[in-house]
This record gives sequence, C-alpha cells and structure tokens, in this order.
Amino acid sequence: MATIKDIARIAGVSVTTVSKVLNDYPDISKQTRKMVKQVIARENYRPNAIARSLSSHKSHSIGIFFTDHRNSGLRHPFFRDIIYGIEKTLFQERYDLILFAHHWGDTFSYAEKCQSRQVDGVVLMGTPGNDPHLEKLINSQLPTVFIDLELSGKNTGYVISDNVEGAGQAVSYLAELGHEQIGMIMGQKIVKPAQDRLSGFKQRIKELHLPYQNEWIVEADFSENGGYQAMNRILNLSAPYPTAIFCQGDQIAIGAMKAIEERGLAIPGDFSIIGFDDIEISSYVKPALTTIHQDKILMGEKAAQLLLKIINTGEQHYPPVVLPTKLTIRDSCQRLS
Amino acid sequence: MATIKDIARIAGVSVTTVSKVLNDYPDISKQTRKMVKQVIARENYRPNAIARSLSSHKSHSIGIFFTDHRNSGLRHPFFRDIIYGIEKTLFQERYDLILFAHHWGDTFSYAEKCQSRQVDGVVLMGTPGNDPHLEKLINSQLPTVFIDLELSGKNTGYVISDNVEGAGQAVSYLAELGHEQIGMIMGQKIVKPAQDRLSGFKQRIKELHLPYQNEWIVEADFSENGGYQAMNRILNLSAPYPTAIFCQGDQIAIGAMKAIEERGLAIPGDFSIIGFDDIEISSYVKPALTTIHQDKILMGEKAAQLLLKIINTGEQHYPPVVLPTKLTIRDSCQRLS
DNA sequence: AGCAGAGCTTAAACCGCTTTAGAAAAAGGG
DNA sequence: CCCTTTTTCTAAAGCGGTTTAAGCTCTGCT
Repeated sequence: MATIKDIARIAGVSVTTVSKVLNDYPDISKQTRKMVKQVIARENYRPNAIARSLSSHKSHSIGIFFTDHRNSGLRHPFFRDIIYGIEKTLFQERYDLILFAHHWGDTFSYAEKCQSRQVDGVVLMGTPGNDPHLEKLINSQLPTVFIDLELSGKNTGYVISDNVEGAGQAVSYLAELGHEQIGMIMGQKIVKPAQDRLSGFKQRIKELHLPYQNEWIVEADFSENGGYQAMNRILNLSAPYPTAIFCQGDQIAIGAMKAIEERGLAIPGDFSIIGFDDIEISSYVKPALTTIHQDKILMGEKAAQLLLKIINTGEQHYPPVVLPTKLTIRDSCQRLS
Repeated sequence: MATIKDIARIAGVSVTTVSKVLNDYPDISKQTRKMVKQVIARENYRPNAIARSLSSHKSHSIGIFFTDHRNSGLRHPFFRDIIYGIEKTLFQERYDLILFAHHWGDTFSYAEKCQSRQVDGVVLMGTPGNDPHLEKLINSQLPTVFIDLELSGKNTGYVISDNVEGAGQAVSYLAELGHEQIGMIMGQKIVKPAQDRLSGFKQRIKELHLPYQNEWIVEADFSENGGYQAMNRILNLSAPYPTAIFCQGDQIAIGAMKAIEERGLAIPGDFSIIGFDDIEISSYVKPALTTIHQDKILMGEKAAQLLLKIINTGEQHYPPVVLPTKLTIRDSCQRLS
C-alpha cells in the first residue's frame, strides 16, 4: 500500500504538499494541486484513515451503542429501524459506523470507548437513564445524541417521539369507538417512554372523563412474553373488565393477543387492542394490529442530522427533536356495540 | 485523557515498560508489572486504540460490508440475523464492528476501505459474484469470510447453507403430501443460492419422477413484490396448474400468498406454499408459512468463528462451512386430497 | 577478582499522517 | 533595481502507541 511519502517522492514534492492537497488547503498552486492529484489517482493511493485520525483527532466515524436488555442486538425491531435511518444519513456523508461491543458491567465507559477509537460523535439508545456511565459521556463533551432519553449537556441533544400525545391518540381513538373501560399494559417504568405514555394515558382518560381503575394498568417487559403474561393477569381479574387495552409496545400487544386467543376470546370481538411503535410484524399478524406509529427511520435520520450539526457547528446547546406519532388503523379495534 | 507517557511518569518507569505490561511481555518483573497495573487502574487509563493500530497494524475491529440491492440495510430480514450472529460472537472477543459505507459504483474497493481503517478481517454478504472489487479483496490476503458466495483464495473462507439439499427437502415434503405438479418462484439467477436451489429442485423432481414444466418456474426479485408479480404470472397460466409452489425465499412466498388471496383463492386449500429462509414474519402471517429454515444466526456465528480462526492461525486455506437446512412445518401446505 | 549470562529496563526509531513556523520564490511598488 | 508583500512550498515536531537493540544490574562460576 502506497503511503503519502511514496506519493510525495513520485510527485517530486514534499509530504506536506501532498497532505495539503488532500485536505484542500488554499496555499497550493493550481498546477501543483493538479499534478499531485494525478499522481494520487494513478497510484490509486488512499490515505490511511488510522494515521489520519491519530494526528487530526477526527476519524470520520460515528459510534453507536445500543444497550439492549433482551440481547436481541440488531434484530431488535425498534432499534434496527433507527439504526437504518442513522446509517442511511451518515453513509451519505461518507461516515463509517462503529458498533461498539458493550456489555453490562463493562469497566470501560462509553466515553472511554469512544475516545479510544476517536469517533467524532456517538448515538446511544436503549440505555436506561440510571446507567452510571452516562455522566462521564456527557462530561466528556463528545458530540452525543440520545434516543428516547431526555438528557442534556454540552454538545448533546436528543430525539424522542411525542409519547404523551401518542398515548393520548390511542385513548381518544378507543373512546371514539365507544370504549369507556380502557386498560393499559405498560413497559418497564424505568424507561422514559413508558413514563410518558403512562402520563399521556392518564391525562387523556381524565380529560375525557373516563373511568380509571388501578387494576386495569399492569406493568410488563417490552416483549411478547411480557405482554402475554400481563394480559393473563388482566384476564384473571374479576368484572368489570376493560373492553379495550392500550399496549405500550407492539410486541406487548402481540403477546397480549396470543393470551386472549388462548382463552378462546376474539379480537376485536371481545377485546380491542391497540399497540404502540408500529413494528414490521404488526401489519402481518392477524388481525392486523391497530397501533400508534412511530417513524423510527425518521428518528434515526433526525438523530444523525442532529449529530452532524453538533459536530459541525460550534454551538453547544440544541433543542430536542420531538417527532409526532400517528394513529394507524388496522383491524384489532372495533366499535363497541 | 491520560496517555501512556503520563502513566510512565507517574509509575516512574519508561514508556516501554508500560507498553510491555499492557501487552503481556514476559520480560517484566512481577513487582513492576503489578505496580504499573495499579497505576493504570488508579488513573483509569485506557490505551488509545487508534495509536495502537497505527503502530501494530492491528485494530481489533472487523469490517462488515453488506451490499443490499433493495437498500433496506440493516433491516433486511436475512442479513440482520446474520449480523446479529457475527456481533454476538465477535463482541465476546471484544472486537468492535465497523459497518462500511459502501455504495454501488464507489471508486474505492472493499480492500482499500479495509486497509484504510486497518480492520483485522472482513465479512461480506449480499455481494453478487461479479462485483469487480472482489478480486482485489481476495488478492489483498486480508482475512475474509464470504456468506453465500463460494469464493476462495488465501486467508479466505465462506459459509453457506446447503441450498441444494434445502430445495430438495421442500420438493420431497410436497411430494409426500401428494403434490405432483410443483412450481417454483426463484430469486435472481445471478446469486449463488438461487442457482443452487434451482438445481436442488430440478434434481429432486427428477429423482421422484415428477412432471417438470418450464412454465411452472418463474424468476423474481427476492422480495414481496417480486413474489407477488411472479405469482400473478403463474395464475395467468392455463391449466394444468401447479398445485404447490416452492418459493425460494419467504419474502417471495409472502408476496405470492398475497396474490393468491387477491384472486379469492385459499392457502393451503387451492395452493400449498412453501418458502425458504424462515424469516421472522413467517411465523406471524396467516396461514403461518411452512418453510425451509436456515439458521441465520448460526451462519453469523460460524462466519465470525471462521474469521477469528483465519486471523489467529497461520494456515491459508479453510474448508467451506456448509450448514444444514431444516423443514419447518406450519400451516401453508396441505395434503392433496 | 574476573567474566559470562540471565533478568529487567530503557532510549530511540517507527507507524502514516497533520500542522505550525518559517524559507524560498514570485509579484508588486516606488 | 532594491525592498516589501504575497504566494507557494517544506522541514520538523507532534499524535500515542509498539518494538528493536542495547544497557545495566545481579548472580554464579572458575
């Protein structure tokens, strides 16, 4: 592999000059620039990104951490779309993505891993707000974007869906269909979106003067199995039953549907089910799941754009990006007759 | 951020000594080693991976290219599982993954990108065999593993499913159910798995003395839409119809099912459908798709293991890893009465 | 005492590039 | 034509590590 020295020698100029044409410095004459570029092209030379990073402290790469409790990694139906959005946007700008190997209980923090690879920025998702490494990251002033985590600091921003309003949309839709007894299966309370969807739910219930019952709200894992178990708990309740269930995630909803079907009950005949997220499988299940759509790819794109902005501008504070949700009607909810 | 110099100064030894304890050189006394390690821990020092790579020519990172025609990136139902398998295995060994920004028609080849980031190895998937950059990669002698591409060279290996046998399993199963007229929707002929499934199909048809008709085989995109259109072409055929269709991919199968339903026909009543891959949604659609399962996560794991082996051993030729497929019976095939 | 060899430690070169400070060459001004 | 500016180019010092070769300090042996 040719190095910058070879190019310099062949072109008959100094290493500095080659470096300067590589980096578009203005103090190189037109002729020299052209000549060096020809040599570079002819020799098929490509500067060594590693060496470049070492001296410039930029790597033209972005780190991604997704801490994922169920360990499904890139298969996670939510994260994978977000990462796709990030990938699309960043690849356009010729950034490479580094997926960091992060394990729970790792001694090295996010910040240290990033510094070690000299990434220009980082996006985090799936991280619970109480992660002890988070503070270091923020203090490091490395450009950072959080997804679904309302954290702020210098050179830091976040993007999140409007979870409060989204939950409200779900309640309103069910109410329009004539449902008054509305239950909810929520995700783990530690994560911010679960909290927001809870408060959006309660708020809208109150606004619409619907009855509210503590038993109708159960907590679950954000997973199919979580939804399955939670729904069984609801089914074991004594009357009055809720007639409709708002599930804080589509995976939960799908698990809940399974529990309902196992009891020989029908959806939407006996229960109307509405989810949140709109993951891929939601449109394939039968009945197709009515849900609150989050534009996950857009979230990824926005996150990437925000990150690029943080990297490229000198400002230090950035307004949060909050994305609207959208009611997506399919077949799992029914007018109460 | 502390550097090796700081550590050396604080510990009162030379930079060399620190470097040697970092890299487990034997010629450091027990005491010194222990003392330096303490300082390292106390100062929370982490060596700069970039600098390390520059001088050692190793980066402890692996590159991944997935050229993906439909541009679905990490959301691709097949690739994402494979990448997950890779990720799992490599993360255990503390490798980081670099997702390369690769566009069609990029001037820089895979090899150049890898050299530039000094990755220790690379895995490629979704790449058509006629990609002009492939040769350079192989010649570069960089440890490489191909998925679904039977290419070999020094420091190179590949992992692939037993597509020939898999297609055979599908045919045999349909035959057992009493089907004699079996059609096939195949993927693009350029990709190796499509060729193999085709030949496995033909072969088994012949072995079982089943009728073979050219019209019953149509080519499609490996996508839902591809399957949809191909199935419509079959439905426009004049009798005798095939009674069962082997689809070379689950996405194709799902598209085909859609086309069949749109005509008011039933699955498996009017047509038995069998897919290939066993992607996530296949178990969620109704009727649930009977398919030939490929263990995609295992493919990723095997690919990663093979790569590690290539990196760590001096040998230069490695036997291909071919993984068995498995018939997975669900609800989309029926005994012909 | 003199010397070889084992065990530790270190100075210095190097990896391939960027960047600063300054030199050389070209251009302009009186 | 000489001096000042401006333009163009380069030497050299990093960036933060690894690695080679050499140096120093002990032992142990004759």
